[in-house]
Amino acid sequence: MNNVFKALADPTRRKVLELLRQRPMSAGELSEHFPVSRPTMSAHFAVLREADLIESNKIGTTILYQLKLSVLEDALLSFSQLFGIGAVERAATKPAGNGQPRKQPRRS
Amino acid sequence: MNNVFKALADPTRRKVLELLRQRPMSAGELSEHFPVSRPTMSAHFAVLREADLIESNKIGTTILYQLKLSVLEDALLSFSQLFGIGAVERAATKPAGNGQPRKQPRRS
DNA sequence: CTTTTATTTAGATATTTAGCTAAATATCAT
DNA sequence: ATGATATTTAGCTAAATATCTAAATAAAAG
Repeated sequence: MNNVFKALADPTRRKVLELLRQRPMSAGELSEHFPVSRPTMSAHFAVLREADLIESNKIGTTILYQLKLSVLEDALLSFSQLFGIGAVERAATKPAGNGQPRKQPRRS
Repeated sequence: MNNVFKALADPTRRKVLELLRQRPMSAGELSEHFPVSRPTMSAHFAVLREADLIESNKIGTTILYQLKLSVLEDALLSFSQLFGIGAVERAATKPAGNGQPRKQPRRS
């Protein structure tokens, strides 16, 4: 949780997460959106990975990053609840199929 | 918004906000909850004030800090919405009367 | 007016962070 | 094997942050 908030403290990293919300992207593609060097972006990815907010998939020579929405959600939810701010509703199974399913198979 | 996330990045500051959620507290009272010096706490308060997450009310020699819940809420809400995480429901007018209303400090 | 209490400001230091360039690694194509 | 491409690791600097002690400010109490 602390790592999540640390990760969210930087605007570049928040923007990366936003970009990844739309679809998985390679490190290079993500980097194109920012005016900083690739190594710098790589460091940002490492922080996000450390916070477990993204996961990576090596495909040949490129690395595809993917948002772990449920982790972001859980952090936001539990923090909000501390304040009674309440009900960040549970991920409503994202439409485009880029959700973050890997969790408990939801006991109905 | 950036300032809010910067402020939330530190566990001491998050805890301060949690404490203030219950009731307004003086700088000194808040400080007692942490193993750091008063000046250090004062600096944390400054960051929180900078982010507009708390407001201060000087009463004689002590300074009462108060949580600005709506600001925290707004930040969390708008960020959540970027991800379609959804509905941090609007502050349901806190029960105990420690909401955010008091804009007028006793102008005597 | 002097002292006490509450808090902040100043000044110093140590740690962390964001950024860079250059080099290493890994994969793919020739 | 060589070269090209994608990304990370290493090593560095500059700036930001967290912390401390000592001093300053402000109000209250004597």
